[in-house]
Amino acid sequence: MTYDHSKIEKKWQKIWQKNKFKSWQARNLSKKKKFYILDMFPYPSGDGLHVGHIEGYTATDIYSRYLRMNNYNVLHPMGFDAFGLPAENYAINNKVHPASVTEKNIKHFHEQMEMMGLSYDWSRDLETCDPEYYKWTQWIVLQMFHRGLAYQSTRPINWCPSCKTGLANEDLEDGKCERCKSDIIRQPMRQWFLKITDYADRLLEDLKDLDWPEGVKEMQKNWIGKSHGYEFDFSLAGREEKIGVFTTRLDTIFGATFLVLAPEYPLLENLALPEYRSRVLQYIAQSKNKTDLARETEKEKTGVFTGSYAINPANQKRIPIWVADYVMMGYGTGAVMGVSAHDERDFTFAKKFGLEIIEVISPDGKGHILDEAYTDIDSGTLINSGPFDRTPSIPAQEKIANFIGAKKTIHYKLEDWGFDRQRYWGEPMPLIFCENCKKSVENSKPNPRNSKQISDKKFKIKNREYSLGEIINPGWVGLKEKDLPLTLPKVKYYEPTGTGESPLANIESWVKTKCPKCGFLARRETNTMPQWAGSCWYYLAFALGDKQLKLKGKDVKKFWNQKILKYWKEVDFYVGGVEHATRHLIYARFWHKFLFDLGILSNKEPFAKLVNQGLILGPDGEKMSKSRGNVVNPDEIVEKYGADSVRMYEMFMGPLETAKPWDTNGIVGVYRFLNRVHFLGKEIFFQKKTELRHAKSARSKQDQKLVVDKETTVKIKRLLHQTIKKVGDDILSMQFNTAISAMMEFLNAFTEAKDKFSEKDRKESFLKLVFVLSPFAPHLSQEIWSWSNQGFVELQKWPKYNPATLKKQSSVYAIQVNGKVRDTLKIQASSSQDEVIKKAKVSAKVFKWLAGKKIKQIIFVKDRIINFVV
RNA sequence: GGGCAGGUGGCGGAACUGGCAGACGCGCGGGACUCAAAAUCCCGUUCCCGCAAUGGAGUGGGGGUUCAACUCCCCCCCUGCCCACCA
Repeated sequence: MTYDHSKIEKKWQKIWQKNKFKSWQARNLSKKKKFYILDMFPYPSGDGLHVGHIEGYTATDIYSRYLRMNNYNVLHPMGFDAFGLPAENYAINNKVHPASVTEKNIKHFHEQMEMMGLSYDWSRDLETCDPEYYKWTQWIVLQMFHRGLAYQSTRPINWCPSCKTGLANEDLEDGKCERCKSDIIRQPMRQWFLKITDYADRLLEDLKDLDWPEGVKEMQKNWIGKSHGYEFDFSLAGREEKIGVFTTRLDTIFGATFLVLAPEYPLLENLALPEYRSRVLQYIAQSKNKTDLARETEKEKTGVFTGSYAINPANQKRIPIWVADYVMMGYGTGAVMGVSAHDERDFTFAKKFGLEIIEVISPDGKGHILDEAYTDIDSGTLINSGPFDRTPSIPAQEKIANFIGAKKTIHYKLEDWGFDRQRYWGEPMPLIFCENCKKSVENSKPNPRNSKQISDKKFKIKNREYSLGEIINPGWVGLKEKDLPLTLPKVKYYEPTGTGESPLANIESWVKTKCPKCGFLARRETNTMPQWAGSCWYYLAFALGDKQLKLKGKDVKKFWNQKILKYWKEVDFYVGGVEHATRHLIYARFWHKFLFDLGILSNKEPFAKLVNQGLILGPDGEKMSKSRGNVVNPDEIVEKYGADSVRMYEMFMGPLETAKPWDTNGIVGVYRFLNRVHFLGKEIFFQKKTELRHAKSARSKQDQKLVVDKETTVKIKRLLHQTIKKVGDDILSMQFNTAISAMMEFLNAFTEAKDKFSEKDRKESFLKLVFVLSPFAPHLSQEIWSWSNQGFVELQKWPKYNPATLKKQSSVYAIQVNGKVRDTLKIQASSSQDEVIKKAKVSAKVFKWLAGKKIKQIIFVKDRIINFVV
């Protein structure tokens, strides 16, 4: 007989809803201990929640429910990351408005979350596309702009020809658009950049203190990619210009036998001598056409000689200048000194094109014939390096730097964040372009010092004050704060233009405006912010709460309520997918640090502890995807087995962090467990009810009279207390799978023994099981609770376990002879070592192995093992 | 090529600080109930030999430390994920 999960779950969901989910609300400034536990809020796609969402959301839900039962003030909010390309693309294809698509999707997500019994504080619900919310997204960007952290530049960016927008490096996957898989082309474009590189060091440094998975920290480290090295110039043979290079191996400079430039290198065409020119130009054109993917998979090195020569500053040798696409314009200076003997890439390049290979670092001070590059930096000394021979690599660097006048520098792989999207469905940039102001600023040429200190220094020009941002971006002025939010205009046509301008550019009435500075006719920025903007501070909005978001006033200080922000301080626990490691999690840390610098926040990092839930794979063990047809639809499974079963199954599958395949058969295990709990509850609370008769085997047992057995009562009580302890401990360490096993074990033992203890003990013990089960299966637990009590089970206290009850009265020893188990011995726990050994020796099974042999040593481990060594 | 995480029955996975490997669940085999099926309940289930077990083997492979190794050390193999001509 199965319980009617659908009826029970709907019934309680309705009651919770009627109650406005009050027991799930967090209180700002409550005296209780606070805990902020956050899920990465979803992008509301048209597909609805998938089983992967449910995994992470259930984990935090169990955690939250457990902490609430332990008297914590738990902040566990949910919202929607609602701006973004997919909704817009869908809207275009289906001729509807992105806003209405998004609204519909959010509604669906919301319903599904309620269907899963997730205990969110819905009073703090937010959507990033809500003007009340993005008002503050714009406000933060505006502050960044004023303080010189936003700048405009025209440079080649990643352009997706299908989505018709620029994308950040982070948004690419194998050189393709993450969203539509089109090949990306590099195209110069006017673009706003946020100076995340100013924060590179702090983003790297502060990783140390975070309780995050090593992998994620490592990814961020690599993404920031800090490397120490030296920068210096190569002069050119017979020319004025110089070519700057960056190297981390200055110790190898005497072995630099050629110079390689990236195909995009500005000086390159000039350097190509007439007889080489056509080949160089052809090479440049070729590499431009190559997709990044092709450039990546191509192992073979290619390149062309320019005909020009440079002078090695260390030994004044003439070395040839080549162009090759293994050198990237985006990193360092776009020019590399080729040290064929000590760099793998340079080595293969030199081999292929017959360039000179000079060994300058040697592990033993002698020369060798190399068949691969020797790249070890820690154990070699210099040779063939003039005055520096015999110096070890590391000290040699500084000496050579002094010798040739190289500058110690640090390079980062991290680039500034390309912050524009030429699309409609995003936050409008709060910036205006004014020709008049441009003239004023350019004519007065103020000299903004390029300092990394955040400052809101103002510059006076013609009695008007300009911010640092307005000086370094002449003509661009920030919107007045009182004019925020700058709302997205309602439009009929929001298809991307493809001209590099956002669809907003077509709306003259919106674009034309007055300059807030000088009142002249001006134009608005028509690009919008990238999808990642809204998620950079949503955790702060949750903490502030809906009252703060609805504040109508212009008082910034009131909005960023210090008391509230200090109370919640940081997200204690953040759970989400690892795919955000180098995007959301870096961007949000960046904004957080910026707000810290503004004095709005008092702690350096937003997310103290992070856990990544593992992927739930399809039943075939492969990543779920529509094209593979292995996507599991949670709605169907919930329909069949109920939300409680789905929640429990996903937690029971294995450790939260690991990837594990979905097995629809597997869900029946927890489903049966819940059914047994339900059935047992019915039996305990409604013993005489007729529906029990259906189960015949149960009836025969039911006919037996209760025979109270003291020993069994004690045994089950001990197991109960063990279970309470284990489930609580396991929830805190996020080992939900073993917590569930423990409950199953208890139920098995309890069912077997249920007729052997008093009615009172039986009810009490069973209700305690219902308590510990309630974070996992909130609907069923609530239903059973309601059979004997009023109110909500989630408002009850988590049961206490008694350490004294946990103690066993007898212990079981494994008796080993030479490390092999030969027998077991059950004995009173209080027995002394001697007693145990005495008893163990006389066991017939053990005696067989000991007979006629001398006992050399006896190992005794309390409550576990005795080992006779013979 | 680099980094991270892993490798335990037919499957998902347990195993505290080195102390009885395989908890819990799925699946499978057998049985009860049923006209029958579903559901439910009971028994069994690492492999090999065997009527049996108190016999033998066993946590990717090889070696080592130890009374005792899934766990610690050395070497090797394999899988997944992320990053990647980063100078």
